[in-house]
Amino acid sequence: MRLVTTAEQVSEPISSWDPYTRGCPSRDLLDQIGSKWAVLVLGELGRHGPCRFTQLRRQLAGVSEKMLTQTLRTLERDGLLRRTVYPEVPIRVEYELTPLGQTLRGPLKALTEWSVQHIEDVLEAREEYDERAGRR
Amino acid sequence: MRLVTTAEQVSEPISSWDPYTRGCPSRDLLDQIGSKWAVLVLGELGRHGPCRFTQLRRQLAGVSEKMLTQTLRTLERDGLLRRTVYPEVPIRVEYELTPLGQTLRGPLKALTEWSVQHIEDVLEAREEYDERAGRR
DNA sequence: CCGTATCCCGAGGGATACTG
DNA sequence: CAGTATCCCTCGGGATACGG
Repeated sequence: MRLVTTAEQVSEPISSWDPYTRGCPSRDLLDQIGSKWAVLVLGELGRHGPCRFTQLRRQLAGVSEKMLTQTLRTLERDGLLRRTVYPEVPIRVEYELTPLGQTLRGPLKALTEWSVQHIEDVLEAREEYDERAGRR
Repeated sequence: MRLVTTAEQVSEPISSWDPYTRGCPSRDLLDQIGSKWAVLVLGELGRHGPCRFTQLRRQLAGVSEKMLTQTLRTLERDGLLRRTVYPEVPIRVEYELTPLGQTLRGPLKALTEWSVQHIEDVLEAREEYDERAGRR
């Protein structure tokens, strides 16, 4: 909890964490958790439970190793998932949601389902738009 | 509704709109509606109602004209918002959510609120992570 | 198996200037 | 007011190769 230090120390948290403010950390966070690979990684860990690297790589068809690693690191750093190394031979690494990460499941699930449920409406809208633009 | 045309026409919709599939349109859509400026534009139109260009530009502190225009065009093309021109002098243009866009309010509101409510946890997690990385 | 390290290209996106 | 048009540069992100 970030506090404002005043004489009396009866300060309030600076809760102007408004993403509509320029440079606010919550804006960047919003961007990060809404990014393509982060959404899919968190979604997969949410439904499936703990996953290994290669497993995730397969599930998120099309992701490069670089982007997967990068995404996992960022999410780990943000405290949304935990990385556990089992020093076996060959080595085994598992990723799983932290309690904080769990709280994101709902919102992300809603967003993902929306995109599946309404993709056809959107594709239709695009065709209409392009057609109208073509006539002009 | 997109249907598969078979002899009997008792076909099912192709609902393999799975964002976990490589190249699936729903994946790109998910990426688009989760992007920073799109979330904020839709959020603002959701709370505030119809807005003018300059109004949005002020609310989304820090957005460039280029990105705002680009975001608005994409969202319009996708059928999420409607653009109305009032040929007054000076000209007036208003943006507002379509019914389809309205259905996104809930999911996006949840996501935005999450990032505000948990930004402090995340900042804390980052400090911890960086500190630990520093010692190694 | 689970990554890291490079190289490299093209898109993302900011700043600025101009137009109906 | 509400954009469009350019310039320009950063960096996202893919491909590839190598290391623990």
